[in-house]
Amino acid sequence: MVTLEDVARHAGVSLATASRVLNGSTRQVGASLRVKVELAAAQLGYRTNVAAQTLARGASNVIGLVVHDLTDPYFAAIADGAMRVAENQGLMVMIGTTHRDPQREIAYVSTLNAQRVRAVLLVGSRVADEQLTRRLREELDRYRETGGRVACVGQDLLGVDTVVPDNRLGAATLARALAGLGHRSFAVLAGPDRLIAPMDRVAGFAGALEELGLPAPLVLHSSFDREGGYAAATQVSGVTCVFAVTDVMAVGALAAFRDRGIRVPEDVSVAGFDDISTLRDLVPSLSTVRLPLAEMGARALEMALAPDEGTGAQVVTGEVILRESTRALG
Amino acid sequence: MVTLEDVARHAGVSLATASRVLNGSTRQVGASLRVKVELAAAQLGYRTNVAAQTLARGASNVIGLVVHDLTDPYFAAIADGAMRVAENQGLMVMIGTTHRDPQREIAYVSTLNAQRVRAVLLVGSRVADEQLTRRLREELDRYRETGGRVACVGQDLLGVDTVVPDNRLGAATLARALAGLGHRSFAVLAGPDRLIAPMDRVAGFAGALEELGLPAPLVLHSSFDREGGYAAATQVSGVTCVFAVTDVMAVGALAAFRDRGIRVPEDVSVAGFDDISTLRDLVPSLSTVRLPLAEMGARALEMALAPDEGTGAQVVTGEVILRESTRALG
DNA sequence: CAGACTTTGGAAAACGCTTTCCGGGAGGTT
DNA sequence: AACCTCCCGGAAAGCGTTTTCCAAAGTCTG
Repeated sequence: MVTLEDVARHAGVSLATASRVLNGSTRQVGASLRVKVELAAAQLGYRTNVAAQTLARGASNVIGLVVHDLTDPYFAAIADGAMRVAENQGLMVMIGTTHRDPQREIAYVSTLNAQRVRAVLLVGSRVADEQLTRRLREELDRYRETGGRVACVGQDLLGVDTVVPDNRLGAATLARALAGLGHRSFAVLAGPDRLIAPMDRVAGFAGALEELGLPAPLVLHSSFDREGGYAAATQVSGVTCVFAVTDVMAVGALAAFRDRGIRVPEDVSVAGFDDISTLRDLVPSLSTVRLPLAEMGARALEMALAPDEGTGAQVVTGEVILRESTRALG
Repeated sequence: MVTLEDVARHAGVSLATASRVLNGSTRQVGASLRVKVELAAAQLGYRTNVAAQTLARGASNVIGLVVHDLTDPYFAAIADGAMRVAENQGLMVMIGTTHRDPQREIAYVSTLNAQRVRAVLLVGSRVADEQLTRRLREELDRYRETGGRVACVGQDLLGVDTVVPDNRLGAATLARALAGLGHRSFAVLAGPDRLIAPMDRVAGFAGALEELGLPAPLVLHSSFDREGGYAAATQVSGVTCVFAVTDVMAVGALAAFRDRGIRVPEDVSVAGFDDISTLRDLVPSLSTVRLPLAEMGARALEMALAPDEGTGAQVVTGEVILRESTRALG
């Protein structure tokens, strides 16, 4: 293992000079010595030991990213956005996937704290559980006390900078658009009842229907993935329009209706949420609420990295996009 | 920042004892002291400084993962498989995305080397470029000289443990199956001509057709993504069956045919490769060659982490799955 | 009960960098 | 020519752990 000391000796300079040449410092080094050091480093195949550097500097070049599930295109898109800004800043990204287990989220914050990462990004819906939220906050506070920066994509419950998709408004706007198409009877594939994002979407949707004087929708709970959408759709009947709280669930619903011989949109309209790009080529193409996922990830990391803490919450609004999976009635 | 020394002092023991209690050691510590240390650590909110630990131990608990594009479900699935085994082993994962730039892949290996990660996983097709491959090998060799472990998911060109999908055989088997349906005239949406995986798939497909005494397929090059599939499909005519070298490209092709008013599978059959799970609910459902992506990622990391190096190449064969996007002729 | 092990705790030397001081020489000003 | 600055190179003190020795105290044997 070639160390900086080897390089310094080989170049006939001091450790300090070698360090200044190779690992960016404010101090200048004369041209002749600089060349000598660079040559020696190249010849010996020197590679900085980042652990030592981090220890000496007291700051690392890594950021932590905690997501629920990387194979879910929603998280992949957000992660990608965040990773692009990380790359621009010369930061490496450490990723943890919780597989939707809030305990694991807490554990990852602790681990990332131990790694002394520069910032932690928590991506994904908060859970409606006082105690878990409190434990997570404690862990985050501990991290922040020692200079760690945190941002979140989700709900503003953690007392950290947060990019908040306006789930209620998006769902409400969608509901009004669907009502505008003439729909009067709705079902909502609501996902699990402990995650806040889907709950907000359900509430926004139902609230708008109520404002319009329409009957309350049939609310069906299930898991938050394609299978959940499929299972919930199996129980749908007697409505003209179905709102799945995510595109991924909508895909499951579409499959269920197909298997049941129910045509979309002729027999029932279906709408999703998120506008996952991988799913844009579905047939029928999915009506949905578009969220700028990559940008959300990017903005969150920018907040976390910003010199001044606590810009608070940035709300991102979704844009309703009606495609072929919903049709006008009458 | 609470250090181990603070904990030791607070507990009234030596640094050595505190270290042994808190960060797993072979040495035993008496029950009474052990409790004191644990208590002190909890009270002070001690969090191991991993950088210091890595430096002292000379080995980190991180592995590096280099993929082309996380938003491509192909890579997401492989990464997920690898991350599951990492998690089981208590390892953190550092991810780099190259966005298909081979230079960046080399740069990431160098960076991960500097991080002194335990192992590096290179995921994705190798490029047909002698010089780039050589430079990557050199960088890998430098990393391996100092104890770094490397594995690859792709082609066995790097002199490291590799999980190799048998692209030729899979494509050939697919070709035979399609010929078995009565197809005689084919087009291949071949992707870029510098990536080896798509080239192998094209070669396997064309080779099988030749063996069967069928005319050579029309080969159309394009980019390796959905847009490439769309663009290439625009130029297809006069064939009964189209093979897109990835499912993602097949999706683009499906969209192009739809836009052109060409029905699938009535007017033309379409097959893909990979069997991306997010795409299983497409209509018409996609005939394809299934690759066990998550398992490939997991196996690769297991190889990289195995105590004995150089088990060489593990070939993974794909399974042809005929669904609705291809139909029998006549 | 002496001698030989085995445990268990502590002191201190790494691990490979960064950065603060110091000092010496070059250049500029009176 | 004397004095002040500025600039650049080096010595050395950390950064927070792990781990190697030592030493002291048990624990066995015969």
